[in-house]
Amino acid sequence: MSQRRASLADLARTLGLSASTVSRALADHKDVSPATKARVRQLADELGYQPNQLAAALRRGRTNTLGVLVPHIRGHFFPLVVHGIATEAARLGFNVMMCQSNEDVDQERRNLDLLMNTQVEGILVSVANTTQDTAHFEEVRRQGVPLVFFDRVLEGFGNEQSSAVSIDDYQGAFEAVSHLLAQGCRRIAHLNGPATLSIHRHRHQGYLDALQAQGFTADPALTITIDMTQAGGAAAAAQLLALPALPDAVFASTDVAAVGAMQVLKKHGLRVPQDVAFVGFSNEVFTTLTEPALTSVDQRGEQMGRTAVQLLHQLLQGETPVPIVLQPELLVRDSTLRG
Amino acid sequence: MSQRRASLADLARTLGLSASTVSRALADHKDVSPATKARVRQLADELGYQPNQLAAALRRGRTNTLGVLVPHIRGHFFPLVVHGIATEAARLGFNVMMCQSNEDVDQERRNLDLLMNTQVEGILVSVANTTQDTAHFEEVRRQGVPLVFFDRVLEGFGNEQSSAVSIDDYQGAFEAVSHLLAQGCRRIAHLNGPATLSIHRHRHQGYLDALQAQGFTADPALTITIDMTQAGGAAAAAQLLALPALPDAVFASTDVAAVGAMQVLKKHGLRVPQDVAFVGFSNEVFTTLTEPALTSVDQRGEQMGRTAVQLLHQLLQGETPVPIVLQPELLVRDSTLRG
DNA sequence: TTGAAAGCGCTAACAG
DNA sequence: CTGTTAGCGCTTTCAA
Repeated sequence: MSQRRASLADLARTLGLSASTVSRALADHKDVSPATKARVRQLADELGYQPNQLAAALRRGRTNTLGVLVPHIRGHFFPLVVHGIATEAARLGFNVMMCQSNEDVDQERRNLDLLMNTQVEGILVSVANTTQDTAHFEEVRRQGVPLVFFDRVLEGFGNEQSSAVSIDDYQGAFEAVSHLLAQGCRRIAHLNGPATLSIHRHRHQGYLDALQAQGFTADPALTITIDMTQAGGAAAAAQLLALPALPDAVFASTDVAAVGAMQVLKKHGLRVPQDVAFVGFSNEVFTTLTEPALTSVDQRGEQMGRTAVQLLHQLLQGETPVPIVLQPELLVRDSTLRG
Repeated sequence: MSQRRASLADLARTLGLSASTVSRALADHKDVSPATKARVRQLADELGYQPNQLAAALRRGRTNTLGVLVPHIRGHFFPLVVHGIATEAARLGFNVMMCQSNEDVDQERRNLDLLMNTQVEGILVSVANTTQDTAHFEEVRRQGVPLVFFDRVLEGFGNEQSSAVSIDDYQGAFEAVSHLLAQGCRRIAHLNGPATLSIHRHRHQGYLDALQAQGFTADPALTITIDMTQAGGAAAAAQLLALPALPDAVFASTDVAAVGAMQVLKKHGLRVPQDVAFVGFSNEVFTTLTEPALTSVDQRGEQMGRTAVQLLHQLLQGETPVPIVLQPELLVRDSTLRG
């Protein structure tokens, strides 16, 4: 049992070659004779030789590794994005080092430091929702490490060493509400999230503008700001039930809030979608499992991940790509189909 | 704008010190005068000095990094496990490098190579469900890299350089079915997954034994083997409806199959849980969103992740920890509560 | 086509 | 308390 891993020098010694030749042989350098290459490769196979990437990276000044920093990987969306990132990174020959900030600025800062220490060649990040102070991102810029934001973008951070990919929340909301109008709904409520997150501001604006585009004006009583949870949705539903006139549709800024509200209204004898139609946002897995299945807006997580890596790749080649805004996709299901 | 990152040597030069002293100062070594430490730290702060961990690791022979290889990070379970791993690794001062095999043996092999090249100190892996040939795991053993399996364990791979943590599927199923019996159910169906996966064999055995423990014998017509999908569950439900006598409970080996079946039986006018009770497996997020909320077996993903890291940590300290089998937890919800 | 030599940035004896 | 020295394992000129 070999205790220590075989090194390049070991191979060289047993073959009676120099380290440089062995190195070149393994790299398939053209100035090495086929015979030598064959000998080297065979021994390498036999010994299960693994090149020490640490040493190679140190010498070469390039690690071939990208850093990823996400708020978390629970739920539906971020796993999809990470999957997209991993796929595209592998395709381009990059390794990926992943960390989570757990929505915490301190962990975000520490993890950015960690990634830079590890000499990643670039960083892909989705900002924690508690982040106010952005000094740690300035530091990344100062160190000259290319940076791509995805989904949660740091506004006003553009420079020639960074880029961003996000989704058009406004457009997603606009289409969702337009669809409800097309289905004949006229009193459309909006379950809105806290305005501290820009996604919620954008989605609400999409709601307002879609109504206006068709000549309707939003009833302020129908916009309810809640925690984007099942309980929040349920509470909003209770509030709607207390109104003099019930809404005939609900657009919720997340799927889970939509379901929370839908359950309460159903329990009160309202039929979905005949009496009240429902649209959520995010296209969570469970949207096909609810009764009826929930119409929702898909955020194209996987494509976002792939795009983010492509942008970073461009930055690494000295280009300065423009930020990309992906178009979401409305997935119509039974909760809005009034046939 | 500093093009190049500051190095230890740079600090040493501008301070008129030797590299070693600067190194020691930054490591808070006790043999450095407080005054010197202060000077060094201040300059390091000013320059935003980031130690090159590559060089440090190469020199030290330790990377402080653990490798993680999961089949995927979609869905509910693996993200939870990864979260547990990340949390515990951070607590113990390890970095984490994560890869996905996408349930593919080739990617699994390549990723194991990658992790070993990167000189991770140990590897945490959940085996791809297509893996038959296990030569690549033998190679990890041969290179002397400590290995911990989680959830999907490679059977018969035990050695003093590896360990494993899994969940007691048998016990989870046993408790689920015992609970149904306690609720008065007598004709309990089992929606079983393909026997190629050991988890399904174990869950089925738990089902059989729970019945037997109470003096009942399983009706073979009530065990239906399906794809563990919503459609599979729906198909199974159709099959159950064709039986001369309907079941009064369904135990499904996954939540999604349970919901698929539940939807169909509800549509046929059966009441849940009065006419037929339902139990799933995995405690997916949506189990609280179905109507009624679905009783399920929680797999303790986060705890599994934390445990896996602890086992690896023990291996790294030269101990040989015994494999751990976590006990799942039955979460009783409305789909089985017959009041 | 191959080898010798230098060095990536850091740490850890060993001396002073 | 601080400096000198010697590498970690690899790649890459430059020279043969």
